[in-house]
Amino acid sequence: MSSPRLRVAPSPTGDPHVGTAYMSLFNLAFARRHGGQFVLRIEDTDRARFRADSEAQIYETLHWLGLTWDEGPDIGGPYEPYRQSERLDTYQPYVDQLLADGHAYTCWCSQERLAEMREQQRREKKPTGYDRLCLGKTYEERKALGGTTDTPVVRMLIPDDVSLTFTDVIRGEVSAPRPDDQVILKADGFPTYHLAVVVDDHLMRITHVVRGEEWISSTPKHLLLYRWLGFETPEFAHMPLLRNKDKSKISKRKNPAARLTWFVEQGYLPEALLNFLALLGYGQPGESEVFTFEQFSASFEWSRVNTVGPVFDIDKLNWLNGVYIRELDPADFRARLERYVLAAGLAADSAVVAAAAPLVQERCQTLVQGVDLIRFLLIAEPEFAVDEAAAAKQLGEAGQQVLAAARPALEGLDEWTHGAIEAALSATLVDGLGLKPRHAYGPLRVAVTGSAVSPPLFESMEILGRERSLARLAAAQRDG
RNA sequence: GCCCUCAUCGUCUAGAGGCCCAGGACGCCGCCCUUUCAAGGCGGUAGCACGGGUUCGAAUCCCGUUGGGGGCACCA
Repeated sequence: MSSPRLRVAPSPTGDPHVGTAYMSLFNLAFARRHGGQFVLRIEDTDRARFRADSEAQIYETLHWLGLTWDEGPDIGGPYEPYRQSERLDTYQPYVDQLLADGHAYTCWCSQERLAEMREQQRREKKPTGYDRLCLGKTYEERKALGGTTDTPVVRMLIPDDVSLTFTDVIRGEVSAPRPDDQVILKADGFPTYHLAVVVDDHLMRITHVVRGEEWISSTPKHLLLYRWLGFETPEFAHMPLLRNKDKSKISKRKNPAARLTWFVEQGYLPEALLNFLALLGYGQPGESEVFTFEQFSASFEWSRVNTVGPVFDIDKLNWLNGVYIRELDPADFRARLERYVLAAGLAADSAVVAAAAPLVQERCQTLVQGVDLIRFLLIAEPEFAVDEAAAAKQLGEAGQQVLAAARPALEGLDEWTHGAIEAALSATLVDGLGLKPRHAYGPLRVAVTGSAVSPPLFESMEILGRERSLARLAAAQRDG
């Protein structure tokens, strides 16, 4: 295979979708494996749903993931422009050609009439589709019949003998439903997706069209367009769709993970997300479920891509992310954690974060969880509060005795180090009062960290400092 | 409703006719380790949707049923 060219073509209609990353990953894996190019094209032909800030977010999240493209609107390339709204002039001649060749026709039907028509077809339990009222008529002839608009569209004239089968590199031979007389040029002069992809993919020399399986049913239309326009048809790869827990197509409405920015916000590592997406759509390339993009790309085969749409299982992603977090170089982890501390609006005390980072690196699955674990160290003293449930359990009668014994032992310490703290506490509580470690340290943990779950107690107290630790112990004693 | 597509533990999967009374991973449960929680170690729970074929032999092939998903826009 000589230098394949692949593309991902997101629409700037809001928060970038996880599907964009998913498609990009597979595109890129194949492109890299065979020394080809990966193109980013912006499909902004829908003016109604267009969102101005979306394109920048697409760049941002894709860059965050390290899914870099070789050509695109932001970096240019030999087939500019890469934004469809800037290519309106290039589509028009093809529409004219289709019209002239009798493969397309003008349609003046109003939206209202079309909606009524569809409703009636549904009511009569018939297949829905355009009834070709406008076919072969002049504007005047058609207008006399009513239900028209002055701004017409252009439709494909689907022949009776359309080919409904094609070869998919993932699924093999697949057949699709018979298409409707699809609109290819909208009333506002913008092409629909169907015309735009075919023209652009051809002009941009795309060799492999990778997209979600929701497009299978549209492929016969595209095949027709390729043939009518005299274009060579590319290979098709229809990826299984990511699903919500209820198995429906993953959606921003039902699933926070459908938004790419959510992963950034939560503190997932891009490497982990990529690994996970590959696992969902492809399985493991080798012995391990944990692998790099390079390992994935090195042996990538379309035929090995799954055909079943996987449920996006956050639990497994969390586990995987934890694996990646633990594998991080400690300095790297510290730096990433600090960025999330900052993002959480907490005091960015680098010394504290640096001291605490090693304590939480193997205890968190996301960076946001990491921040939560060390929040008690970073929070301003007046805002510190003890979790009520934990207090009820640990700061009762028994807890008060522990606090009463612990405070004097700690107050007399010469040096405030975790070793010294442990020695003192162990001597007075475990040896002195004969308490079991869990009963001795539980109340202290709750008093000092505010929670029953925390990083190691003695280290936490060392980082917190003598003054604040003792103050919190005292406060817990009063409250109890 | 019509068309298309898919079908192994709760989830992601291995399995391309005998190696499978089905293997791994996540989750969950238990034990160990342990100052809590993690991490780590050990063990456990749970599945070939159903019915017919084909075959000496089927999770694997064929047909049907059922179930899931997608599409049926001047959205992509």
